[in-house]
Amino acid sequence: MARTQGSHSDITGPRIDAAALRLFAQFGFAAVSMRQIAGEVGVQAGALYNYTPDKQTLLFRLMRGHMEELLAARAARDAPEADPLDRLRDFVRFHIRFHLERPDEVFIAYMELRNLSEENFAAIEALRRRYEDGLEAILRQGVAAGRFTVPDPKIATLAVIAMLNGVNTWYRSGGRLTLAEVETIYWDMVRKAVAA
Amino acid sequence: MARTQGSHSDITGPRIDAAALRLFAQFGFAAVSMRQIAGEVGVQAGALYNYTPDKQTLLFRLMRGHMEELLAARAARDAPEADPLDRLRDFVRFHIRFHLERPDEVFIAYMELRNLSEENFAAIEALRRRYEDGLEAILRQGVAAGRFTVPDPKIATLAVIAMLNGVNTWYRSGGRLTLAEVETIYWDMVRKAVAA
DNA sequence: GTCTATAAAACGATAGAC
DNA sequence: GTCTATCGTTTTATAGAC
Repeated sequence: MARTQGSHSDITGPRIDAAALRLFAQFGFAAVSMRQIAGEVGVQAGALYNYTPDKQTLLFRLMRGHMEELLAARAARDAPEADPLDRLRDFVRFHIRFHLERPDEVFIAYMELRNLSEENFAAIEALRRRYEDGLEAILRQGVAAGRFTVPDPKIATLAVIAMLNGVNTWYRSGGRLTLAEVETIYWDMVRKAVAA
Repeated sequence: MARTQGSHSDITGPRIDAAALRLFAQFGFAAVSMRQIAGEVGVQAGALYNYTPDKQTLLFRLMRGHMEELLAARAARDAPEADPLDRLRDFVRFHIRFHLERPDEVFIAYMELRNLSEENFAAIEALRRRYEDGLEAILRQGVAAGRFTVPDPKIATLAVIAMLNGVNTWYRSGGRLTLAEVETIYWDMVRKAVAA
């Protein structure tokens, strides 16, 4: 499997990201060596340092890429002028689907925060807070319109997201429930939990 | 800080557990060395092997101890003949309080599962499932009595526990909300989410 | 851009003295 | 039960050839 010498910048970079993502999710950041990543890509360990200054920055770039993709996808869907109930339903469906499609990214983004440097941690947390603020705005809009009853919108935001994140821990494609059924069940619980 | 030679079996054991718990929670199992744990206890690394055959078994014993304590505490409180609404409220309050009192244990029990051997993993998962079954039984009792409307009790169980677990990620003693307020807010959401 | 080779340090676990 | 000492490996990261 040893690769011959030569330049492969355009394809090696994405392959490193993909290998690191999978291995970090499976074994954990600290338990994965640069040699393991290189082996999966088919290069020697030293070659990885043409693409990242160090191991931790590689992790950070993966997490930041995931969070930015999440924010962009959400922004492209949300309709701030729509009915709060419709917005909330769309959020629930979007969140479940987006996260189920990216189990490795989600796992890493929640489990490996402690392996980031202080400033990289702050950057990821800021992106996460921006995403949470999107849901909180929906809840506040619903409360202001008398459609929702939520004693504390900030806590309700965190509660809803935690509940939806839980889907990733048990859902398996081809299992007892279809994705559409899962979306319906969770939407039903969220809708009732915040109902006026 | 070097300790003199001598026998300290009765106190060293618990101190190893406490140090390992704290360090695993803070840095992750794979990122913590046996030397680090020993240093925190005040012994040499080799002495740890009087208390555990290897590092992974140390992790397993911590996780198993936590899960068994959880099950025992829950069993001591639950009243299977009580009203399902009362049982559910007690579950919510118990779960939040028990987990907030043990942030390190909870963090490890959820984050370090992949560092267990196959059989140790199965043992922990069995204990966790027993705990989940307790909540599921309450939901089924409420559904049977016409007090709850839950399309899928198994999923609702996982959703409620995921939501409650989320408290550990943000709650800080002395913060904006008291523990009692948190319990009330979450109970309100859970109650509504499963309401008939 | 990738290779080989290596530096410098840390790892889990064990042996044997006390 | 704890110590010192160490074995055999593995680690991240770098240097220099190609």
